[in-house]
Amino acid sequence: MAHDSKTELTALLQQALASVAPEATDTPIQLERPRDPTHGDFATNLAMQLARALKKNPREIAQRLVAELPPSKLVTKAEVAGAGFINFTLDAGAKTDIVKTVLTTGEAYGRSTLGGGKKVQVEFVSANPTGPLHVGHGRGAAYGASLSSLLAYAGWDVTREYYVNDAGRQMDILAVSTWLRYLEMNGVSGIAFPPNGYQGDYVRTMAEQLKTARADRYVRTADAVLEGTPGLPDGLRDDPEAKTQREQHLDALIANGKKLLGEDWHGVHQHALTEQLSDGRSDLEEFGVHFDVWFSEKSLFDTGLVARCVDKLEQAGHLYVQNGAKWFKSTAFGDEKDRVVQRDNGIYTYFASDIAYHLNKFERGFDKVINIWGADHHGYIPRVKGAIQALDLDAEKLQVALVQFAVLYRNGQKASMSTRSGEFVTLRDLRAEVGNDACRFFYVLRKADQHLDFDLDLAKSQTNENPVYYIQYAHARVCSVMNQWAGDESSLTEANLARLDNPRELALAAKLSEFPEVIEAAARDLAPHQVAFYLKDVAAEFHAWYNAERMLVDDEELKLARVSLAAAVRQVIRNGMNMLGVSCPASM
RNA sequence: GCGCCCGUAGCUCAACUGGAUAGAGCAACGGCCUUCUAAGCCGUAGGUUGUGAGUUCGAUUCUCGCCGGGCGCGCCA
Repeated sequence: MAHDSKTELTALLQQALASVAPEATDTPIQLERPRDPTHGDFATNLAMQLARALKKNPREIAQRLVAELPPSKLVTKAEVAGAGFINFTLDAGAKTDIVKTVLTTGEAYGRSTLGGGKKVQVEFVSANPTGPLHVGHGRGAAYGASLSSLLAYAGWDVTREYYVNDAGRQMDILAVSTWLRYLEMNGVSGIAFPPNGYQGDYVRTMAEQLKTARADRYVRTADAVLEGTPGLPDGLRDDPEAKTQREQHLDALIANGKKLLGEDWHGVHQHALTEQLSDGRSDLEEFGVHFDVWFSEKSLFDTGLVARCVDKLEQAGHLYVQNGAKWFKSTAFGDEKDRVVQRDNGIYTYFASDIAYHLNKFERGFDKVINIWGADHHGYIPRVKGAIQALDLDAEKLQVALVQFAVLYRNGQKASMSTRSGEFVTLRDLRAEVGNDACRFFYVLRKADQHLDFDLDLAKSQTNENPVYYIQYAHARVCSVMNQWAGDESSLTEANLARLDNPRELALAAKLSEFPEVIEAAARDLAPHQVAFYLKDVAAEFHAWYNAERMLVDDEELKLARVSLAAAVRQVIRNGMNMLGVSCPASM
C-alpha cells in the first residue's frame, strides 16, 4: 500500500539510523517526494541533518545508511545523490496497490486520525445581521466551510459556529433605519433619512413587511421622533464635529424610538434581526455553508456571563477604573494599550461580550478554538488572548486565522463594499453570476491571508478558464469512460494492477497515494487551498494520461486495470471536491 | 509615528515549514480531433524570488536594515 510505503520507509530508515548513529536516533526522519522524477519516489535529507552531529561528510553518512538499510521488497533502489540525499525508488507493485486501496475505502480514502477525535470549534462569517452578506463574507464562508470539512476529514470533531451580533448598536441602527422607512411609507414626512443609517433597499422591504403585518401600529409624529435630536449637519461637511453630530443624531433617534415605541421597539428590532439572519442563513445554505450552532451575543448578557466575566477579571486584579470606565490591563499580556470593558455610562463594550464568548467557548470543552476573522481585526488578537490568559485559561488553544479581504473589481474599478452605503455587491449576486462551484473554488484557491482580487467581469465572461472546470472535466471524463465500459464496478478491485506499468500510470498512482498526506498537511496548516492545488495536479496527471493512452482497449486484463485506475481518480476527485464544497457533475 | 501582514514569470497564484535545475494557470507563439468529452493534450518562450547584508553544507523560506503596498492603532463593532 503506497500510503503506508512512507511509514514503512520511515521504519526502515530508523533501523538504519540506529546502527549508523545510535546516539542520534531521535533525529526526525523527513521524507519528501522529489519534484524531479529522476530523483526517485522518495528522498530523505537524513544524512545532511546528521552531518553536524557526527562531524562527517553527509555523503559518507548517506552511504552507510544505505548499506545498513534492512532489505525490503518495497525498495527497488536506494542511492546517494547530490549533497547527501538518499533517493528511493519503490517497487511498481507497491505504487499501484493504492488503486485498490482507494476503491475499497471509497469516501473514507484520505481520512486520517490526526485530530484524534478531539473537539475543535471553527467560528466563521459571524457578520452583523444588518444587511445582505457581501463578497468579503463569502470568502470567509468558503474558507471556514472548507477548513471545517478538512479538519473533520483529518479526524477532528468539528463544531461550525456563527456568532450573531444581536446585542449591539449596529442592530439598533438597523432597527431605527427600518422604522424610519416604515414612517415614510405611512406618510410621516419631515424626517430626513440619516446618512449613517442603513440605506439598502432591503430596509424598505422590511418596512413594507412591518406595514403589512402591523398597519400603522408603529406610527408616531415627526415632531415626536425628532424631539431633542441635534439635527443633521450639512451633508457636504466631513469634519469631525459634523461626524460626531451625525452619530449623536442617530443615537437620539434610536433613544426616541425606544421611548416612543416602548415594548414595540423590541418588535421592530426583532423583525429586522430575524429577517436578516434568515436571509443570511439561506444565502449560506445555498452556498453549501452550514453551521451547527448560531450563537447569540445577547444570550451572553441574558445569562449574566458578561457580568460574571468582568467580575472574575476584577477579582483577579486585572481591571481598574479610570474616567468612570472599567479598563482591562491588556498591556500586562503584551497588548499595545489597555482596553475598556465597561463604559462610563455602564454599557459593556463589544470587547466585554467577546471575552465572555471566549470564556463560554472554553467552558464548552473544546480542545481547540479557531476564529476566522477579517484581516482588519488582527490588532484585536492580543487583547483577546490576553483576556483568556487573565481568566487563567490556555490561550494556546485559541488560533486565529486571518482572511484578507476579497476586493471585487467591476469594469476594472474597485467596487465598494460598505454595507452602510448600500453600494456593495452581495454574495447572492456573485453566486448568481459566477455560480456556486466556481465561487467556492475561486475563493479557496489562494492562501487565506493573501489578498484576493476578484475580477467579476473575468469570472463572468471567461468561466471556462476557471480551474474548477479543469477538475470537474477530469471527473466527467472518467464518468463517461465508465459508462461506455459498462462493466461491474465491484470487479475493479480484482484488476491485475501489475498491468499498470507505463510512467504516466505509475505517476498517477503515486499522486493518488499523496492524498492522505495532503489532507494532513493542509489540516495542520489550516490551508484548504493545498487541497485545491492538489486536485489540480491530479486532474493534470489524469488528462495527460487520458490523451496518451486509451482505457477501453481490447486486452480485457489491461482494460480492467486502467478502468480501475480511472475509477480511483474519480474517487479522489470526489473526496477532495466534496471537502471544498464543489460539485462533481457526471457530464459537462 | 508605532505594530501586524504581504512583495515570486507580463497577469493571477504555488512551492511538501531550510533542500537538489523556483513550478502551474491565464496571456503569447507552434503543433494534436474518422478511436473513450479539444472545458483536453504536447512543445516554445518567459525569473538576479522588491533590495542590501547576515546566519550555514544549502535561503523564496530564518534574522536585521532599506524600498513599495495593505491593514490596524475608539469609552465603534
